[in-house]
Amino acid sequence: MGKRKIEIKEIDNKKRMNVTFTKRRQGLFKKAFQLSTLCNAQIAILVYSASGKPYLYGNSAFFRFNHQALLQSQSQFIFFFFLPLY
Amino acid sequence: MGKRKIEIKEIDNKKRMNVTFTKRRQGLFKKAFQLSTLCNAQIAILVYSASGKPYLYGNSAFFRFNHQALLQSQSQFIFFFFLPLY
DNA sequence: AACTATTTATAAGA
DNA sequence: TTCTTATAAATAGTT
Repeated sequence: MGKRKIEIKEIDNKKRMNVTFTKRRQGLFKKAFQLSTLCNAQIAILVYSASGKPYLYGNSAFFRFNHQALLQSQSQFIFFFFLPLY
Repeated sequence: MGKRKIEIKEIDNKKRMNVTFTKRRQGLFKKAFQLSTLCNAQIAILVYSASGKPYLYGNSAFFRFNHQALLQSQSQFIFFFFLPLY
C-alpha cells in the first residue's frame, strides 16, 4: 500500500517498524471508527506494541472512561470489559 | 474507498449496511493481522454488530482459545481478558 | 512531519 | 451471495 509492495512479516529495522506501527495503528483505529459509524457497531480494540505499550480504541463511553486507567496499569494482566448496548 | 465516495454516517439501508459490515469487518481484521505480524504487536478486537452478534479477533493463543466461549455467551456483560506476552 | 507513487480496500454493479 | 472493476483510501519510501 505504498511506493513498494511489502511482505507481511516482522520488520527487522527497528526505526522502520516504529514508523509503520504508528501509521498502521492510526489506520486501524480509523477503520474501526468508520465501521462503527457506518454500521452502528460496538468496537473495542486493544493493541500492545512490541515494547509492551498499550493502545486502546473504543467507541463507547465505557472504553473512553477506562482509557487512562488502562494506560497507567502496571499489572501483567489487563482486564478488558465490554458492555454491549443491546 | 469504492466506486463512489461515501459519507461516514450510519447507513440507512439495512441490506447495504450488512454488506458493508461484512466487508469492512473482514478488512479490519486483515489490517490487525498485518499490524501484529509486521510490528510484533499483540492485538485483540471485539466487534458487536448492530443486531448484537459478537465477532472476535486475537493474534494470541489465549484469544483463539476463548473465541467459542465468547460466541456462545448469552450474558449481557462480556469479560474480555488480555494477557500481554512480555 | 509532509509528500507522492503505488498498493490495497471497497462501493456499486453484474 | 460471490465475483468484478472503477475509484477512494491507506501507506512505503522519500524529502
